[in-house]
Amino acid sequence: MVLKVFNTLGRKKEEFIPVNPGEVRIYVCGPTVYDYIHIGNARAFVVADVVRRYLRYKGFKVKYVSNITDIDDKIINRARELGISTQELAETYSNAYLEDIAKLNIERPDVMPRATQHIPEMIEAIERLIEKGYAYVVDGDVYFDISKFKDYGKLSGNRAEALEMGARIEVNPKKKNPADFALWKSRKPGEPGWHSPWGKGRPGWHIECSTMAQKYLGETIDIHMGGKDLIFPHHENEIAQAEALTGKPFVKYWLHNEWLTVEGEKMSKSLGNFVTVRDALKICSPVVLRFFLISAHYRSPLDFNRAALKTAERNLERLVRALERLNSIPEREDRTVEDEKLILKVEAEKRKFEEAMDDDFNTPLAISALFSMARLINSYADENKTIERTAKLRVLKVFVDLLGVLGVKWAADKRETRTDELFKGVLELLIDVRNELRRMKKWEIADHIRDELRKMGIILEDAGKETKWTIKREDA
RNA sequence: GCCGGGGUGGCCGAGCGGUUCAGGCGGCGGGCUGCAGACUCGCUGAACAUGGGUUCAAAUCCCAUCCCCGGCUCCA
Repeated sequence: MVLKVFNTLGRKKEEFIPVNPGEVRIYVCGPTVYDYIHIGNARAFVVADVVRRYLRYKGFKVKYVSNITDIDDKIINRARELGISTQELAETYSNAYLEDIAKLNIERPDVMPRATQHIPEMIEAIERLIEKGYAYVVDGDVYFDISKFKDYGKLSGNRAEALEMGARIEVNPKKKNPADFALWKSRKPGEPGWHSPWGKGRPGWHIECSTMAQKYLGETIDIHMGGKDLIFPHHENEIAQAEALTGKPFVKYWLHNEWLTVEGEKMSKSLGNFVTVRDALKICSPVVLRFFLISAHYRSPLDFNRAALKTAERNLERLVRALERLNSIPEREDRTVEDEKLILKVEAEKRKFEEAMDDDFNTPLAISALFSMARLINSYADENKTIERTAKLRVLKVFVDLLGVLGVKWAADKRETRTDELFKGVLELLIDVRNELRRMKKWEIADHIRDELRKMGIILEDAGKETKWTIKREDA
């Protein structure tokens, strides 16, 4: 089965064929570290993480690079507000970013280049662009001349002529064309700056990504990802810079995710509805947030709200329960027809999962295959008291591997339970007493105990003579 | 003005020319349970924004209309 991806460049699904067979090089635009990342950022990073995991699952060797933008206007302004250095600010929020993605089980990029550590490379790239006639210097600033790059607009569909008409572009008299963009910005008083052939200054935002992407991944990379808002101007400009420099295609496949809305509205500063990952994790667990973020296709809009989180939680719970149930079925030596049937059906669902993912990473459809698997497992468990050992391991492995593609860790994400021995001892004693009452058919008292414990967040579930207990989290 | 994405059952959300119209949530009923939960089976809901058209066949293609949302400016 071939993998198809929707390429923004061309706006259609294409078969995915990496530049080098068996190997995929991915670049993802990382955060500008001037604040905590929000759930929209998280969506982009989770989507990219799923792409990375699935490609690896398919057997590709994946190299994944994602930058950290640690110098730009927003950082400078924020640092000034807080009265700290830009380095200090960037350091603080870089660490916060790393903590946040770790919680969401987003794997660390293989390389996480920082802009400020690649100034020489960027200066060199800018010099070459000037030499080649694609850029010009004005009063210590360097601009890219889009009129020299004839493919300008091929990604976004914007035409240079149309952009000139765009009334909202601030007219900068230094620019030859209003849509020309800065490669190097001269230092203003009070701003940090680096020495360059054009005087002290700092790099423009776009040159950072294309330079670092090419440094670590080569002249033509396989996949470049980001939110759709980056299509223009950021990615358009990256293409211009990179291709002007090398004369070769910069990126083979551009993948862009849709927006996340909050209660039906776009997150924005003016509405004051920015939800950081940290805010979100106050009302749901990380794995639920992650699962929610992939519950719609990455190119569809998705709305963040309590009901949606609640649904995500229940759905995930269903899958994990099935997995745990399978894991707890006692094993036996001989294999039965039922075991064979289970394996065959599970394998069929596995194929459905793969087909869904092969079709431009259709996670909601893939997840539906997981639900079918859960149903198969539950039905099996309803009708069989034991399972043959290797059959169990095989089904378990399929299930765990597929959840792993989605980045849902099973073992590590088990419900938090108190490990406090005293607490456990007392609770288990209480459960024993309650079961004794049940044996004596003292239902009122037994139910009262269950109800009261529930109010405290302790859930009792009777399954025959056994009683399982779990602690329900306060959230949701 | 220039580019672009959408409108699918109570809700979420796949499908994008053709078997019973995914899957989940919710609701109803049965099974299992002392009850509850979990699980399971069945049902649910005349779903495809509207009006035309193309086709043997359209939620899926075309045209028009209405309505949402976004990019063109820092933004995932």
